Amino acid sequence: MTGSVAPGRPRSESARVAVLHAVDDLLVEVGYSAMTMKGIAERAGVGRMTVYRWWPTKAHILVEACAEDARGELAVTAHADPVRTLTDFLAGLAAFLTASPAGAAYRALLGEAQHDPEVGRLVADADLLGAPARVVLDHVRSRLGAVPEDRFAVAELCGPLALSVMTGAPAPARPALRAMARRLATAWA
Amino acid sequence: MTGSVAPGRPRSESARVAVLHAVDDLLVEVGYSAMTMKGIAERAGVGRMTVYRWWPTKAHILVEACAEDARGELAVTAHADPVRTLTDFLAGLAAFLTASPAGAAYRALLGEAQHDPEVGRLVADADLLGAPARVVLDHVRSRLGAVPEDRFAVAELCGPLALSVMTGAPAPARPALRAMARRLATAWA
Amino acid sequence: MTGSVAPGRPRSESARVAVLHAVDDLLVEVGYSAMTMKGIAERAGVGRMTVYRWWPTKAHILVEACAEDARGELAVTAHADPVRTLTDFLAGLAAFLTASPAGAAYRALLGEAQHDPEVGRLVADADLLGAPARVVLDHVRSRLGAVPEDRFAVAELCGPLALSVMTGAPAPARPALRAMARRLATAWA
Amino acid sequence: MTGSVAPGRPRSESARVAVLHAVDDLLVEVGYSAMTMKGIAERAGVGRMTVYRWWPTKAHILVEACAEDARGELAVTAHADPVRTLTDFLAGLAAFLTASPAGAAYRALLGEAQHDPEVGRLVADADLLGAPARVVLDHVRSRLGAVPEDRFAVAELCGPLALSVMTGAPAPARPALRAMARRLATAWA
DNA sequence: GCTTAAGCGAGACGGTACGTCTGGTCTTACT
DNA sequence: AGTAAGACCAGACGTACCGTCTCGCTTAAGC
Repeated sequence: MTGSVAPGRPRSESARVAVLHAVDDLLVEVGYSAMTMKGIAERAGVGRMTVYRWWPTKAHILVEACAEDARGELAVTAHADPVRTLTDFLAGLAAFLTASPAGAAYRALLGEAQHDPEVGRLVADADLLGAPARVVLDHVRSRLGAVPEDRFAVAELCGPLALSVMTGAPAPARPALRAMARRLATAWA
Repeated sequence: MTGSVAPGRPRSESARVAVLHAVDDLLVEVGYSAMTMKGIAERAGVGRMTVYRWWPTKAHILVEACAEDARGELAVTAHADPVRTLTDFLAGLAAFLTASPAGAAYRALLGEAQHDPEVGRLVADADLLGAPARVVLDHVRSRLGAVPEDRFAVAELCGPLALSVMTGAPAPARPALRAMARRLATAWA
Repeated sequence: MTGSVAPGRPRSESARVAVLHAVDDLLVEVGYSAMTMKGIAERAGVGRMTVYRWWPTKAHILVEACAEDARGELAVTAHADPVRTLTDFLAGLAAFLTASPAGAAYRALLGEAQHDPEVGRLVADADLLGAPARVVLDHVRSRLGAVPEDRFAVAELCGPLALSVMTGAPAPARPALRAMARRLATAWA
Repeated sequence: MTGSVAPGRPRSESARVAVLHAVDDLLVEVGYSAMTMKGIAERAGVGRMTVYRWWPTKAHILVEACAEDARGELAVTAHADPVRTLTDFLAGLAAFLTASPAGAAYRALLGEAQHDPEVGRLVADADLLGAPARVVLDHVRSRLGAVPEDRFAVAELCGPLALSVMTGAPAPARPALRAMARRLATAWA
């Protein structure tokens, strides 16, 4: 019988969600580098200690705030034709990276990961792109014979779009994405 | 022929190179986020105003400091076999991204570009990966019939490795890179 | 007769004395300004609310903790010779102000009284020096003809030593105290 | 030849006096304990680092701010009659301690000295009461034969009023001060 | 023996000052 | 006019304590 209950006042759920929403809002309003722990606390109407008590850096808050959204936006319905499945995923990924608040958070996090190894581990553990990508890969693997192992397949599936967007290119149009998916299917046939 | 010479004391070349060296050193020693304008000036033995006079942010210094090295490290000698050419390029790229100081600078800049649109433009203009990649693409295009247009081809060539390294994965070994090159050659055949 | 008894759990005597002891200890260990309500509660093994419920500030706790000791340490046995009585009192006062924990508490309170008028009232009401001094004055008044009224006599008796100690001087030796007592007796003869 | 000049921008005199005035104002407006380094900087229209660069604590600022005023207010013109000289000094001291901003600063500092030994040393070194008192003592010593050595004489001269005021009593009226001066003259005759 | 009500410990809460740091700007004298 | 030095104002950093609150538990008096 575990039964033991933490003593003292329990954590405030309302403070938690206020912080997560504040981070969401501030990221799009002022950008990642202008988003400060102080600003988050004030925007959320929360004490600064309350923020520091539960999250060590703004990156940690951002991961928690966007993880759920990210997984939802990258989910895809499978089709018999692997090219269509891949195209759908690429279209979702392009929209995510270029137009979604959660995608902006992801890019900010991936950027911060290049500056701070601890954020790097955080992002690697969250595996925000890899998890949805693996769902797609599991499906196309039954139709294509030479899909490489996950770590390469995820990179080949998501890397071109990710690098493209991160270097400032606009999201490719659907026909270009379909051509990209076809090349992948050819390579993995 | 302007002939006119700026009046007053000319810009100090020694201060310029001292700053560029200081940035190189500090990036590997303390990392991008711990590298401050103040620290750069002190390390270079230079006044802070001198740094601000010539570069608006540390990102600008970093671009100037690493651009040349970056291009050099990604040059590749062409072979008759496109797979070998691609493999060599991928190996160079993997080494650049994971082991080279210039590569660390590139990752830091690409990261900062996600936080600051002006740095984004700077990185896009410098086109550090794209330029060497296009040299390779121009060569393999004579042996492969379906290499897509540059903006997609560069992304498909560099994106998988870039995303992989940026999410914390180690550099793939040579056989895996050769397999990756073969898949590209298949897709672009 | 009210006879009515408060319902509910009665105040915990053990918590009360634990707090008073904690304050005594902390004053000598860390000093007045480093002594916090939080620290007092933790040292006493008591909840912070329990402290705030019964005392509004640390000054109030300190008064309660030291008042009794203070009065005891300043009591003096009367002699036929008023100079000897005054000398004994001054010696006790000097020891109290420089060497006694209760004296340290008194000085801290008198100091705090200069910052916070409410503490000033508290200290004035407790009258920690005045009460023992008046006992001495009542005695010497029967041997000396011109002891001024209490409020001046207490100040002239205690003030020199108090100011001296509060400005950092060490306690005078017994002969100097005897000389001081003689001068008082002369002035008040 | 000393001739050497400190390099860099010289200290701003305007910032210095702004801080000193801010401290003067804040002490009377909000009191010592509510006077914060942050508040001083804001009131002075000065950066917080500028305050910390030149003064480690608010006590240090206060000493610098009130030292000059204090000496001026406690100066006294000597008379042939030592009782009159002493009475004048006591009247000045009473006004200083109860009505002057500089006197309020002195009381606050003496209070803080009881909490913080470093402030104690600061106040002891400044010797704000002792210096003016010694001027008076030097004068009356030529008319009175038994003025004790300085450290006791200063305490006997200033201590009664100081303790009286610090324990909350109002300033005595002139006749009471004259009586006090007469007692001192008798004791020191 | 059950109810009632207040005290108790723990610890999270919003708030704010602390002292430090960096950012960018400025003001010197020197080169 | 460019430079090294360093002071300037501004404001975020992460920590500490403030005084309050919200829990579940304890302790007695009174029904």
